[in-house]
Amino acid sequence: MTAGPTPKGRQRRTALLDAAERILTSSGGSELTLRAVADAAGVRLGHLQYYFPSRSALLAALLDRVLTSSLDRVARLTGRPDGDSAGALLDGVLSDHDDPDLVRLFTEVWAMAAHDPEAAAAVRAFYDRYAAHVAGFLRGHEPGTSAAAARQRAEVFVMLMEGAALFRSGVAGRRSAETDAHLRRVLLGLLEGGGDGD
Amino acid sequence: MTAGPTPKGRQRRTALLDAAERILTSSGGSELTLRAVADAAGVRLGHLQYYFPSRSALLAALLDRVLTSSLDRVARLTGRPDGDSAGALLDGVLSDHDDPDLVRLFTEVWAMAAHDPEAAAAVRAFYDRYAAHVAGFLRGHEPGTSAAAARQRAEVFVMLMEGAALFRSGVAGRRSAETDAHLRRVLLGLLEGGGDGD
DNA sequence: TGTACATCAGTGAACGCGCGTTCACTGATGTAC
DNA sequence: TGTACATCAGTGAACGCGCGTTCACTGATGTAC
Repeated sequence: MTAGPTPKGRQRRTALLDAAERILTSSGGSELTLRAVADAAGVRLGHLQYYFPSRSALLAALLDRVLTSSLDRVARLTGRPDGDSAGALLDGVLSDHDDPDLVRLFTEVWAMAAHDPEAAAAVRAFYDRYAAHVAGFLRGHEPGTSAAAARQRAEVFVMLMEGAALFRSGVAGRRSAETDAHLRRVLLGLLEGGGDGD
Repeated sequence: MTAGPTPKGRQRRTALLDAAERILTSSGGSELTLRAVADAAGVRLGHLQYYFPSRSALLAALLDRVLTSSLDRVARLTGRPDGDSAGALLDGVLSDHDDPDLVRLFTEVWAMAAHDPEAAAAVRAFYDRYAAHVAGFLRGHEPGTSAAAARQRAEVFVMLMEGAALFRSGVAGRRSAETDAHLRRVLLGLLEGGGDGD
């Protein structure tokens, strides 16, 4: 019977993933070398291999952690106790999506998905669940909405959110209060189903 | 007086950029090595350096070409002779934006912009002009619209288009006729200003 | 409570390889007189 | 119409370096009896 990792081991593993995430965010995939990760985590190269036997194992673990924690945030925002409004959901998701570090990380995630079928499957599964959470939120607030209609509105919501992240984070554009106001109006329209929905 | 490149030289340069673009699209930035580009273009490594003295010079030239040609397409679509409708613009941009190769290329462009300030400036300038073309189209079809309102709607249009590209191309999701229908409705709402605009 | 042993955590050195870059060189093409 | 010369197009070999991976090894920690 294998005892599995000790608390110290789990902590080290987390620290190594933290270091890898920091490098990927600040410098991109080409700078993410095993030596750089080991250095940033205060560990020798040889020992990094003890936790992640290959570079691709490290990348897969990192991708999994990034997607899991992002989905947790979405689940928390869409699953709030009642009394919450679509506006509160909007605030939460928008403030996540204008964090330059997180968006930089996601540009790497998209690039990984674009060239690696396994990463692509993980990313698609992530967005699938993301949209499902938003659709669930929608139906919770408008019980009359059909599952299909909620799903479509949720998917367009997610598309617009990811596009907006690219610009509001500073990566592909600059945030402006005026455009933000219009963006919120369109996003609210999607969440509340009024106006052009249906 | 320098004579500049001959027709043969210009052709070679183009062929080298073609090869680089092909590799970047199909395999990603980490596979884009000078040797691979030279091989794909049928040229010796040493000669690639004659046209692009460094890897970063090649990348900069490629980025410039990608953005220029994409902007050309946008300009063509938004500048059509009168009689064209918002629906035709939508068709054109949507069909560009679901090409997996082009979207894969843009995930690399975004990742470059996320970590390289010069690339980021070029990308922001590109999207700035992109939005300006769309805003111009809007005002051409609704002369009453203020420049500011057109600009805001154009920017949200571009955000949604880029987000949609990520999903409709297969990189982060799967295309569905139902979601596409809803997406078109929202995009048309942005272009025509009815419903939730203003 | 001690002891033996398995497992976990961590080190250090070496490997072969492919990378971007440098450089001296040759052949082809255009141009001035 | 030649010829000389500059520029453009293209080759080939070598460089030092950092990469991911392998492996034999040591020390620390937990666990069974």
